[in-house]
Amino acid sequence: MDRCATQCGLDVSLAVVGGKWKPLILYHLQSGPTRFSEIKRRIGGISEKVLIQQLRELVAMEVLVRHDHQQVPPVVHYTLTAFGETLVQALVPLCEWGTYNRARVADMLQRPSQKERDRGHAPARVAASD
Amino acid sequence: MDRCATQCGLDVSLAVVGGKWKPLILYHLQSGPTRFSEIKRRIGGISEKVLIQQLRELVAMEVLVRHDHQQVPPVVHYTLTAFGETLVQALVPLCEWGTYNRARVADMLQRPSQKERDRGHAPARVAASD
DNA sequence: GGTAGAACATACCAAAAGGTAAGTGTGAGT
DNA sequence: ACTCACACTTACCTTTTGGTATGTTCTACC
Repeated sequence: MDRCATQCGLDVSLAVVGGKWKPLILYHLQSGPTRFSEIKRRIGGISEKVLIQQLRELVAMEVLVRHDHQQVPPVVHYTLTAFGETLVQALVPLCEWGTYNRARVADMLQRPSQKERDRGHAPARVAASD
Repeated sequence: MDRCATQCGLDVSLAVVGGKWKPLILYHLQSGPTRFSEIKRRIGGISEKVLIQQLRELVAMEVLVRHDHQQVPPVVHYTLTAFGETLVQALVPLCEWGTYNRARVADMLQRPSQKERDRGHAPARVAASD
């Protein structure tokens, strides 16, 4: 955050949405108020601890609101705030960029040896992904 | 990356630009080819090790190109690729969002106790829908 | 000759982030 | 009575990330 004074503002956005699952959470909350267990089910693969953690951070940032119906089998809804929706809007182009370039990026992540090559010399032989 | 199958694409973008200093690096490279030491000077506060690391990752992602003039006091330039520029374009709205909301987010990060408080009683106030 | 500066590499370390596993309290279903 | 589901909490561990410190190879400068 304060590491770069008055620069590009991306540090601010990443401070809000930079968690591992936060983009996904925002994505799934676009459809309206959603229960905790429903979010968990939709995302899949996230542990309860981490989900709660990220939700709380988003709530603390006023990106989401937590609505606790005071019921005895607990019922809690999470909803995007107006502020949160401005964030979601700002995320749309990046989201589209990611969707459009998913294959390309995934492909690049598959060959970590490539980045070792452009050093002026060639190592023995790179895994040729046969 | 592959943790969420075919979703919002933000995971892809964050995989590319998610490092601590990467947004700053991209920001400073918009002005054209820049030397390693110049990037370091402009960013300030980043260690050489981490800067090199992030630069190499961006190069591996083909967001940047590394141009090594084979000179004996080393001279190396880093430049945005066309691909990298599409990424920068996609980042613009998020960047503006961050700039616009810098004060607000910074303010919220200052009170971590707030998020510990809304457990069992009414939250102080919700997003004021500006 | 000693120093500085260029663009790194390397070893080691600390902090943060994420994950696993277990437990909590209650009420509804079997 | 037992189990399950809900929305969490807590303790503990691993992985990832970033940071520090130092070394390297060469040239220019004093």
